[in-house]
Amino acid sequence: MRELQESLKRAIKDLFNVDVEPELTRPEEQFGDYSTNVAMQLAAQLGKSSREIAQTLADKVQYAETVDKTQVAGPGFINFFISDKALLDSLNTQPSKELDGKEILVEFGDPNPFKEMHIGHLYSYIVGDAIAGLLEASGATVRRLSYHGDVGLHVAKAVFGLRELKKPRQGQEEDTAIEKEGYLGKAYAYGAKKYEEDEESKEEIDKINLKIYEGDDPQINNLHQAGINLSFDYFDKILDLLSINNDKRYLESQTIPAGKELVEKNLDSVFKQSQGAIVYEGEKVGLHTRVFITSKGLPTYETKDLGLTVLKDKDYPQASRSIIITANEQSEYFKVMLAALAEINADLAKKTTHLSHGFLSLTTGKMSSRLGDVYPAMKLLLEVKAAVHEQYPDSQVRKEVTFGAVKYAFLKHRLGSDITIDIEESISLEGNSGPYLQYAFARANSILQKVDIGQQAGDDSLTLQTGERSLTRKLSEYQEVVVKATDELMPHHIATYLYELAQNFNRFYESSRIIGDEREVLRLKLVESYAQVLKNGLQLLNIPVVEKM
RNA sequence: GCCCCCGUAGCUCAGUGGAUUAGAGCAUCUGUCUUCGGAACAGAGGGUCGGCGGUUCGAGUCCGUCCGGGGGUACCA
Repeated sequence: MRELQESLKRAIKDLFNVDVEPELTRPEEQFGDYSTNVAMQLAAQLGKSSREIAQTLADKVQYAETVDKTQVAGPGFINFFISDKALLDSLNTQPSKELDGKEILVEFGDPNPFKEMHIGHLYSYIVGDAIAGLLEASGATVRRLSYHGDVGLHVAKAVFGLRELKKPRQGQEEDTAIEKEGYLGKAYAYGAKKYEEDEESKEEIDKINLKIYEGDDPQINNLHQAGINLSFDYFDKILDLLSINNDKRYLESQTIPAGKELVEKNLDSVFKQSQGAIVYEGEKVGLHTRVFITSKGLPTYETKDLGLTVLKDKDYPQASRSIIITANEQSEYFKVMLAALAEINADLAKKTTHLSHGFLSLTTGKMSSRLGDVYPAMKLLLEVKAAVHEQYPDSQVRKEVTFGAVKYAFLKHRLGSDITIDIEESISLEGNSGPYLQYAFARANSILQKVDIGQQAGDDSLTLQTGERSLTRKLSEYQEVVVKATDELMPHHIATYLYELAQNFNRFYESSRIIGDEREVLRLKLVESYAQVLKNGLQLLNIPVVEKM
């Protein structure tokens, strides 16, 4: 593809004395393997008809080695038909590691301790991990980070509850993380109830809130830490099920000193006093004003997040990029925070990218976080698990199918807008689903297991038949798709591609005998190549791959 | 009120300037059914791409406007 692009570029220079980067796209199969619209772009500039330009160019490039034929179509497209040999050769090219040597921070998940992890966090974790995987596939060293709110009224309520109810006993090894979390939930519910109903308790909780802030009461500190530990044990359990790594956790309370210092240092330059509070006037850059330090002198989330960027920078000074993934309700907020940061430390702000995902809802059941009525992450996982077990009681790989189904159901959607998941559909295990892809791999793998792929030389002069060529063509797109998904930080491109690839293979498989056929050598190579690409793609999304189902 | 995002088939979504017929999956209907794994494949029906106007050789895609939905909008995160 690079060669084609280069020879096209040279031809344009030679013929018309114009410097352009011709864009090559993948047209529909009937129109060839690559296509360019460069003639239409040049038409106005050169004062010639686009078809005429296209024809001149097509004639010139026709003699490039890898091109079988060219064709001018429609208003002036040039279509390139690549030779079978060149197409097959392109399957062996190594992926380009364009991020080799770079260190990139990716923050995602961010569930709050003392609260239930809900499906929104699950979505964030899965999407963030896939983005991290994309960057790793391009050679980057990725640090998976998360940030957790360990201060605030909700925490004080839970700590109060922990104190009033019985403390969790040490050494209860048989407790599962789920039960511990249930305990924490009870403590929170107890504290929240008391806060509403009992004036004395309310005062006490407010006091605890302040103590957590100041961190100078040993008993409160212990309870606070115990609660955090319980939560993180539970989060770890879920992450472990999902095979998601978490390199480092930051706590909101840790970010306060750095954040406050930054705001105070830049008071009167970046930040302004207003009505007793310290604010950043976002209007000057087309945004809105936000409070960084309240009139009571307490730092808001804005200040803490500012502090977090400082902490990350200190921990990972070599990082060339920092990506933060949250729900999109925080989009506007992040713009303001980053605008303020840009005035303080332009380099740091420039490195930081905020990405957001939409709300996740389920067609069955309701999830309204406004009412505090959240759908727990674990509940969803257990439901999918139960359904898989029911449908495939004898399967040896139910766990892989469960997590493959959940992850793929989330990842196939474009990042950004709200999505609705139908649990029934994602576990129905057919159609555009994770298990379909897992099955598609297992099937190919099964064929490969049956034969010994030796060093049999293929017949180079063989012309590819329709199904073979279609599959080969699709396989050759893989690297481009990875680059696109990485550039855009959009893992769904991989999901969409893998599904189309699997469909393409299944079509080929249905109509083409592989083992025992006179074209066995060639076809086995295609199957092998297909299995490899599918496996790479699934692994990149961190979707489990199984040899047998 | 102002700012941001979204509106594509009954449902869930791809497609974000290019190709006479806008693509998938689910659901509905019909085939393949002595199979290298049928968790599959082939086919049918189903769309004024929210409305209107504009830019362009070309608009689901860009611009304007209206309608509808979601989010944000100073001391929550």
